[in-house]
Amino acid sequence: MPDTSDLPRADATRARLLKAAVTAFAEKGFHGTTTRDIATAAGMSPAALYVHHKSKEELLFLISKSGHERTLRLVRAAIADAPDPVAALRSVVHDFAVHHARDNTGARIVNYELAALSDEHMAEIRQIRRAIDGEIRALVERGVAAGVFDAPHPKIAATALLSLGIDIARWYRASGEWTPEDIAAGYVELALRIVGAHP
Amino acid sequence: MPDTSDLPRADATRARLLKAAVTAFAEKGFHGTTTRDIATAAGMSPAALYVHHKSKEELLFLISKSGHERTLRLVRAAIADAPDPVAALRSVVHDFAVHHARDNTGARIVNYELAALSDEHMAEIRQIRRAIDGEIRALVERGVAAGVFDAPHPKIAATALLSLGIDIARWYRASGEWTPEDIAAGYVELALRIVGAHP
DNA sequence: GAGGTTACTAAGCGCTTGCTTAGAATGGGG
DNA sequence: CCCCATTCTAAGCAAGCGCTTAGTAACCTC
Repeated sequence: MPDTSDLPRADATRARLLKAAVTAFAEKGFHGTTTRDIATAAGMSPAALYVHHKSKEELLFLISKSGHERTLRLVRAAIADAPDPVAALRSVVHDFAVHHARDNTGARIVNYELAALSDEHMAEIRQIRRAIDGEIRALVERGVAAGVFDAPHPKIAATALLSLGIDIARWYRASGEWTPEDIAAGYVELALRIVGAHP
Repeated sequence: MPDTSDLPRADATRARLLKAAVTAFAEKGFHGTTTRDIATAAGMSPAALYVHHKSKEELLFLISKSGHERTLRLVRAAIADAPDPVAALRSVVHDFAVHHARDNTGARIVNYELAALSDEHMAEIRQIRRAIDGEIRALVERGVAAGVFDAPHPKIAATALLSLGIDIARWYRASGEWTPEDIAAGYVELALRIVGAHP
């Protein structure tokens, strides 16, 4: 009974199913998507889905978790690599915006399909979300404390920054007139204004 | 055969069903809600729903349409009653924010359940959305043209203003630390910064 | 209070759902 | 080339879905 549970073959199939699920969930929502939709899009019979995943909800959880973790990593990396709060804000808003535009399908599931998660999975995801919120809030407060930001309500400013980035996933379409970089560049300037960064 | 098709009794029942549908759709999404959920919440048998409404999708459309129309009216009224672009921005951002917080259940359906609409209904809704977007964009451009706003990318600024307001419906909870007025007041100041309003 | 319209329900139809079972291909190691 | 675990499918089950039908209760008008 050799443990060959993670051979490339199985991994590739799992990945195909996940990719199909991301597309379907983003387009029609979790409840609007059937397991047959996902399996068919991945080129398999409905039953094959259950060889690789426990349930439809687990598929959502895997997508949601890796998406949240990726966002948290992105936020932490952008902030850590910056020498000061202004540079940190620039890079985190830029990267956050680019990500929410370019991977808007994944980001839509991350932000709009939370209610379909089981209680336990929801609790796990909430922790990651709190960490993301905390990073942004701490950055704004650090800038205010250092005297390089001028924001009368730092918590509201931090909420607005997060909100602007997340909502890109709702309205952005690759067929539109802006590239992810266009939006990111514009939003970086707006973010500096929001926190009252000194010129 | 007297036309008593809009007696108060029927209207009240219709309204009860609509209210139950708003709550259910906002909480679990259109596809996550069953007609039995709605009918039970309204205190009726599932069949009674179909006495007053053609289908579950029509229920969504009625909610979405009246919600969109209400938002458009709100935006137009706020702008029309103001003497200049700065005052108009203040009042429209304020009212928009208060509405998306206070009626966050209705606003969630308006903004996050569009994909469940039929093609015809979707087309009708899209027109209203375009009108709302147009009002905000025109206001920003008017302010820039009048020299009272300083925004390098007016379209991006307008998108950000709308986005900030809409996303309130996603994150706002009445149990939180802020009242709708708190958020609105904070967002008005952020909006002035975003468009570069001269002090 | 009879007549006729409106408001509602009990029951269920046909279909789809998430998921399971039983068994057929598939493919690498000895 | 055979073994046998792994990967997949055909078929289908129980439950739930949106919605309909047939008939009862409630109500207003005269």
